[in-house]
Amino acid sequence: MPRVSEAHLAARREQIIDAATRCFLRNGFHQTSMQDVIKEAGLSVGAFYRYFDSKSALIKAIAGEKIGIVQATADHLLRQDPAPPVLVVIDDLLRQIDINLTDDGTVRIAVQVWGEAVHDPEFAALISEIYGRIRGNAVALARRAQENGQLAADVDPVPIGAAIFGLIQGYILQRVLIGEVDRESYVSGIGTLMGAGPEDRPPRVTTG
Amino acid sequence: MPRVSEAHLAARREQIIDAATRCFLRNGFHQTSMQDVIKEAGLSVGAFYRYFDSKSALIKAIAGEKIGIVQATADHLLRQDPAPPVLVVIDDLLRQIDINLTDDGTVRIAVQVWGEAVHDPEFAALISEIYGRIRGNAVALARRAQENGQLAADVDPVPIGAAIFGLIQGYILQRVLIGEVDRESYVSGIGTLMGAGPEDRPPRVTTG
DNA sequence: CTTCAGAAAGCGAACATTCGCTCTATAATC
DNA sequence: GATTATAGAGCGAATGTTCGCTTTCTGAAG
Repeated sequence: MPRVSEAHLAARREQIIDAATRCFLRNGFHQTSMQDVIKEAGLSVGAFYRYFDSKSALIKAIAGEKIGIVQATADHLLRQDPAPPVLVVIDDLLRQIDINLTDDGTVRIAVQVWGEAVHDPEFAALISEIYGRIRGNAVALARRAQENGQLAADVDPVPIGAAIFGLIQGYILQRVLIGEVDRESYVSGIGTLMGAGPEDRPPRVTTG
Repeated sequence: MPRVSEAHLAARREQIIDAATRCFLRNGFHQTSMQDVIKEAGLSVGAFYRYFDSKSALIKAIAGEKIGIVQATADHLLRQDPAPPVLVVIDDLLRQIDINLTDDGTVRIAVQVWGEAVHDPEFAALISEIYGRIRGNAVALARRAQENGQLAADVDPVPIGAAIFGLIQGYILQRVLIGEVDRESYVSGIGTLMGAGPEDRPPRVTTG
């Protein structure tokens, strides 16, 4: 076939990524064979290798895409201006996580990438950079919460941001690994820890 | 050799598990070949298959062992009687995590198991059961904290336990994936979130 | 105390299978 | 007819596992 439109090329790439994502969610990165991916995409071997150099390149592309989605969502919510109360921002974040958990497999792919990052330096670098940035935004949120009197102002905001970020990651893991948690109660648990009475739960947010 | 002592058998098994753990930390479960493991253990192929039925059985044995260590440690600290303040218990837990991160690879293997659990039902069942139990103990801790007035008594302790457990998992992930966190500051961040002033940091604990 | 038959641990070449990937013929478009 | 994306048979390397042989030690017989 002769020249094909740019849009067509992008669509094909997306088609492969979608198919591979399904395969990876089903069997993991390394227990998925190229034949699995290619069959799921409804393509031929040769067609695949026109769009990706190797299996490794495919995995990295998917990891980058999914982690990038996570970052974009997190950044958007953490940098809202003016900053809502911390508990509300956390609630927003968990709501997005719930969506990404059920709709596409973004979050579940991310957990698999964490496992890869333990031993693969390239994944480790990707995660370290992007999650470091997200945590930085959580720190910025903490700082603003200090400025407007939500939190004690005389302490370093960095550890507060780390704790907030940790709570988010903990929610993801419990949803993915154990289940039996829901956003609303998790947020209420954080609220209790933060000393908020049960009556001042975060208000429902207009997003989504 | 004829009958070999029970101790010898157990030692050989442990020798294989130790070697495999090193390999898995270096290259992950599925990118480690049996030849890698066998060479690292200084054994022959045949000798290995005398102790484990398959590669899959080896991985599951290691996963079970490491997750079991995590459970034993967590249970011990979460069920201390009388229960120290929540922040102190968290501090104890993070201290153990730090030890397991640097000494052996228990925690790093656990993160890899999380990634497997996303798509492998057997891993998922293992994690779900054990982590569910740990979280249950965190809930019990929260309940006792309510009883002695540390936390609001008029709310469900389950979400509080989930949040505490989430903070722990978040610490693990940040240590393994991003770095740039240390136990002391993370705990201080939690303390700030919990409304504790900076002067009442948790006292050093006698354990360990 | 010596001998030796038997049992079990250890060994590693060989096996079938599966892997990621290449390569050339095909066919569709301009 | 020129161009080029697609197809898919097929390649070589690597994989997990098996299987028959060797080595090592036990324990009973003499």
